[in-house]
Formats: sequence, C-alpha cells, structure tokens
Amino acid sequence: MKSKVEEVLRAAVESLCKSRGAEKPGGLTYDLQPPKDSRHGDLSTNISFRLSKILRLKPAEIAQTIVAYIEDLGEDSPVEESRIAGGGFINFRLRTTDLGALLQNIHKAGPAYGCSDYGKGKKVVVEFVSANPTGPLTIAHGRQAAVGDALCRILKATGHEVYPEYYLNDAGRQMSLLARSVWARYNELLGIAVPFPEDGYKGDYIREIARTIIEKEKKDSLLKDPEDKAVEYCGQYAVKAMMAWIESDLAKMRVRFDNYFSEKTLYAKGAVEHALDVLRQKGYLFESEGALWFRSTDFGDDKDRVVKKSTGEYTYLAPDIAYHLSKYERGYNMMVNFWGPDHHGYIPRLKAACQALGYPPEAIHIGIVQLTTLYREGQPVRMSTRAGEFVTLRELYEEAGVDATRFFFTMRRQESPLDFDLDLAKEQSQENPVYYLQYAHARIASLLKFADEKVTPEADLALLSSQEEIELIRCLSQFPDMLIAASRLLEPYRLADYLRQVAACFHKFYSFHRIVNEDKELTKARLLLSEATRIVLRNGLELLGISQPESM
RNA sequence: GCGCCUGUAGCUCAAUUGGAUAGAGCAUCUGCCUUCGGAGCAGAGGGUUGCAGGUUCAAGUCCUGCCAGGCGCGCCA
Repeated sequence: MKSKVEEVLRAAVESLCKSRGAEKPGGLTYDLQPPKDSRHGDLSTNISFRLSKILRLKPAEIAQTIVAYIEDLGEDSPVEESRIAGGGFINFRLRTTDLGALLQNIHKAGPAYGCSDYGKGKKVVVEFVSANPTGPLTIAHGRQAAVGDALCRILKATGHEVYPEYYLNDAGRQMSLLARSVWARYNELLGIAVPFPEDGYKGDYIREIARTIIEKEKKDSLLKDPEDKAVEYCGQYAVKAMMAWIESDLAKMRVRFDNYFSEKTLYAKGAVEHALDVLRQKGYLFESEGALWFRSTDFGDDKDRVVKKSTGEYTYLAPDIAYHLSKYERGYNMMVNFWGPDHHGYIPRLKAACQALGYPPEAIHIGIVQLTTLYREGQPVRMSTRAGEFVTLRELYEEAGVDATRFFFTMRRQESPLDFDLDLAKEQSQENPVYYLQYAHARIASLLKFADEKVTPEADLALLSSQEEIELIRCLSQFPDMLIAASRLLEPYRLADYLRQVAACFHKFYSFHRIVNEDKELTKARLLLSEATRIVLRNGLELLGISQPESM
C-alpha cells in the first residue's frame, strides 16, 4: 500500500518539476510514514518542505500542486483523501477496501506475516554474550543474550542470512588463572596446601568443579602427573564444565548460537600471525620501544595500540583482530557485535582494525548493551563479583520465569541502563507488561474457540468501519515496516513496544464491540480481524522468544 | 585532566533520527461487569524536555558554553 503511494508521489513530483522547468532533484530525501497522531491520516509526508528549498516555492503551494495531481487520478489513486495541514504536510487516508484486503493477506500469510526481503543479500554474523568461561553467566550476559537473540530472529524475518556466534575466550591469562584456581582447590580438597593464585577465581563453583574432578578421576590420580600437565587438565576440564553450564542456561533462555568460535584455534592455525601479516603488508604496523604497534590512529582511534608486547606475547587485541579477519574471510558482509559497557573504550580500536583489514565502515556495527540493576521491594539488589556472590542469570530466570526475563531485558533500548523490578516481573497481574501481551493472545485464542466457527477470508470487511476497528487494522498494517526499522537500527525493543500497542488496540476494540453477535456477516468480519491480531501477536512474541499461551 | 554517554511527568521510559498539540506504563483519583476471559476498558490530574545562547519554514533531537550524573582512558583481558 505504501509503495503505491510512493509511486504516485514520485510521479507528482516529477510532473511538478517539469512544469517548473527544473531538474528532477536526485538526492531528494523525505519521509512517508504513519503520523504520530493517527487522526492526521494513514500516511504523512514532509516532501513539500524538502522541495521548497530546491524549487524556491512555498511549502503550501507545492503541497497544493501535489494534492491536485493526485486528485486528478481519480479512481486510479491509491488514496481516498489527501489533505494539507501544518503549513505543508500532506496527509493521506487510504481506501478502506485496501485496509480490508490487508486482513486477508495476514490470514493467508499466517506465520510469514511481517517477513520481508529487506535484508536480501546481507550475510550477517552477530556476535554476542561471548562471556569468558571462568564463571556462570550473570544478568549482564542475560540481557545481551536476550537482546542479541531477539535481534537475530528479527534480522532473519527481514530477509538477512543470520549467523549468531559466541567468541569463546579459551586462551590467555584468564584461562591459566582459571586452571590454577581449580588446581589449588583440587589440592585443598585433598588436604594438600597449594597457594591460591592472586586474583584467582574464588567462587564456590570453582570448588565444585574441583570436587567433580576428584569424583570422576579417581580421587588423586592427577597428583601422579607433572604439575603443569595437571594444571592444564584442570583448565580444560573447567572450561568444558563452565561451557556446559553456560550452554544449558542459554538453551533455557531459548537463545541459539550457530557457532562457538574458539580463541585457542586461532593460535593453533597461526591465524594471529596471518592477521598481523595482513596488517603489515598494508603498512599499518610499526615497531617502537621493542613492541609491535598497530597504527589505529589512521582510522580515528586516539592512540596507536600495541599488538605484540616487548616480551613477545600478544596483547588481547591481536587474537581479536585475527578473529575479526576470520569473519571477513568467512564471507560475512555485515557484522554486528554486542558488548558489555566495560568494553566501550575498546570499540574505536577494533573498528579501526576491521577497517584496516578491508571491512567497509558501514558494515561494522558494535553496540553496547548496558547494565541491568535488579530491584527487590524497591531496593537495588547488591551484586559483587569480587566476593564471589553475584546474582547469576540462572537464579534470575528461575525466579522470574523465562518469558518475563526475556521481555524485561528487551523492552528498553539496549544502550540505556535497565531497572529490572523483580517483584513486578513475578507478579501475575495487570501491572506486568508481559501478561498484558500474553493475555491479549490468550483472550483471542479462547474467543476463536468459543466462536465455534472457522475463520474465513471471505468476509465483508467494509463492515469494519468503527474507529476502534480501523485503528486496530492500521496498527496491524505497520508490523512489517516496524520490523524493518528494528532491523535497520538494530533495536529489538521497538518490537516489544509495538506489541504493547497491538494488544492495547485489541483490548479496546474488544471492550467496545461484541465480536460474536446476531449479525452473521459482521461476526465473520470481526473474527477475521481478531485472528489477524492473534497472528501479529504470535509472530511478534515468537521473535522476542516469548511463549504465546492459549490460556492463562 | 582528556574522551564518550546520559539528563524528558512523582517513578521507569518513548518520541519513526530535524516534523504537526512532547507520548506510554506504573503510582494517584473518578467511572464501567445479567452476554465472547475485568490479567480488561474509559476518563482526570501531572511538563519552562538540566540551564543559557545559536542555526531554520520547523529543535527534546544539530552547534557553542555552562551545571549535574555515569563510564572509559595499561606493552590488562
């Protein structure tokens, strides 16, 4: 529908330009969108304002010419009415027959309604969570998981080829720290004193892992090995155990990854040296003070960065560059990373590295998912990683439920910090926004069951003429465009917000109008509208990873 | 000190990226159940968008300067 209006608008502008003897302006940008206030119409454009500079005419005059052109089309015009308001905005009201046809399309498309080919040709790797396997997932990771996964689902629905990926830091200093922590606990449990590493991991789960090693490996068998071998074994065992834990949390949260990309394999394949070679060949590496540097300032970073220390060791950046080169080499033409806020200073240097490797800057998206503060009885819940006593993601979803947890995590723009009200999330009542959506879905499901009549697309949709009905249809019509916006801006919260609107429109419609009534034709039309609403709610909730109950 | 982010109703947040009278939820108050699910609906109050300038047809949004808060600033990961 929108595209038809767009076409007509373009033709009108062309004719206007011709009559003024002006060139058709090439880089003209303008909006054609549903207005904030729906009383203005179904679609609204600011094109006259944009044209007025170029054509040196008053916006109102331009608007009049365009409206006249469209009105001359008569029956061929896709709009029923065009109006000028606010000094030059043009508001269009669509033909209601088109709105009715929309319901039939939704009915026909079913689960596919909302999908588009907007992202056609985009092969996108989405990297998120990527928590170090040195401890359980925290609620910070949980939010990244919910946001990242929802985004993957949305990107997929809008036609992107999507590859969710988890970067597994299974090498480097933190790994050896983990290994030595487990080793120390292992010995401790056997009554042997081994000094606990400074900055080691002190959580109880380390002791748990040590305990399982003792149980599985016949008590003290590790003691027979040379110590470095035993420590290495502890490390490997611990990573496996941690990842099993992490993966089971992710599965419970309905978060899917295609690939766990191991940092260790980068070293094994010589990928780090390879990546540095690529940079060296392009002239972005130099030596200074005995270290090897990457000239990231060529790409807007505020200082150059060391990639290989004077000791010969790599910095964290080096394998990361190699990892991102591998994304490039694996053929992805778009890259999305979600990181925690502690990494935000790291963005410029990695972006610089990606550009140096040849990624076009517009294909690189590195977003920050801000922290979550839990509230219980109005008080923030203290979290401290140092003491080893933190609220894990598991504790959270077991207490609040996966549906509420996922919804709360995604309902706000990800780059603003989130207050998570535990009491509210657990409440099975009107205040809880998750239930508001799910209730709407359940209500429709039960209604359709009650109606005892199959929903058919053959209905006289002109009968749906009340304000509440038209508002609802209009709301449903925006689903595909809304998903495209969420994709383009990489902001899943838009979907959460939109679904609340859908539910509100439906509840209003439901309380104003009796759906099953004596008028058979009207009943048919309203049932089709109800079913279309259910389809949008179902598809939308599915994209957020939230269940769609038939009854509650 | 330098850099980045944030500041919108009592609270938590929106505002289609420069568009029309700044909107939702919660909280407060007032109404609505003999009929399809009241986990719902209708209505009311609540704002100098941190402050002061500037840019233009149009500024919560852009530019400058202040004020307040958060984060980052290793040959750490």
